[in-house]
Amino acid sequence: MPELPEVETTRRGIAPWLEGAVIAALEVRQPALRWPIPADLPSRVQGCQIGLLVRRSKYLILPLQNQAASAQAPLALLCHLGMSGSLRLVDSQAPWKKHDHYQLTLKSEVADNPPRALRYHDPRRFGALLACDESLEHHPLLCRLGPEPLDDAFDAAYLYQITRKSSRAIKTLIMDAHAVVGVGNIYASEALFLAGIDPRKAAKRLSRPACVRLVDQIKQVLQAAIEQGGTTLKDFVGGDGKPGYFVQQLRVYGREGQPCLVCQTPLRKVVLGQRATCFCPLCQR
DNA sequence: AACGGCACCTGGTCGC
DNA sequence: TGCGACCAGGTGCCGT
Repeated sequence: MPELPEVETTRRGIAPWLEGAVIAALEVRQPALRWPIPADLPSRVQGCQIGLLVRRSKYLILPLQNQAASAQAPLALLCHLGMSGSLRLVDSQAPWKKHDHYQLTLKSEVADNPPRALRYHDPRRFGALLACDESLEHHPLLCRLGPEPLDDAFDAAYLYQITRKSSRAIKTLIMDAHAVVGVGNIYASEALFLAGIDPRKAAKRLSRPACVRLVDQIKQVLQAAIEQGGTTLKDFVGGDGKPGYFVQQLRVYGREGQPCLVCQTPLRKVVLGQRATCFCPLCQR
């Protein structure tokens, strides 16, 4: 599920409750996520105050201020939602459901009984919760990432430059986080359709105008999806528990065999980089 | 250096 | 109804 718009939706939904709050407890029921949740993480984060929430790529970053003055607190918590994860605000006493794996309980200043908690739910357990003990740009999972797609640094000149040396399919390239972050299978498919580019086309064969269109459509489709609260295919919910509504605007993703919304030609499906890829053989060249 | 393929894990769907 | 095969929003790591 979560591509950049879903992570950003989550960040915006939970930020008002987390920023400035103090962590009362981290409770881990299932540490076996993509990487194990470090066994000492609960004791290390207890008493820390949460700073301003940051999203980098599909990582959600909770900077920590060491309120407890215990020197072993991490600088930040790194959260990743994997393919099926979601973070929601719940009452800390709410019953744990199947596939709820951890919760961060917040200390309540005012009378708030029971206190609020951030609860992580993830059936496939591809997500992660890790300590960040160095500056973000030095963390091994973050230091090699490409530019943010919504930043000005991601522009047509940049895309044109990196495509020159790549013979991979353009869809595979834009889904590679070393090239640009946050573009997953849904939005890569959608942006290529909107830009009128065949997803199988070798990256180095894109013209300059094609790079202009693709950068433009990647930005537009991500921005539109954020405004719709992301895309809920199966079980994504934002921090408030609500699904995303962008699914109603998908033009090619998951529409194999159905008519192109522009020219009525049946959409085709191919596999690129082990990922299903739908496109219009007429509109995308 | 760049690239393709695999692995991690659960659950839903489809065909027999 | 049951069962196996296949598929799903991500991505680090391995081998070539």
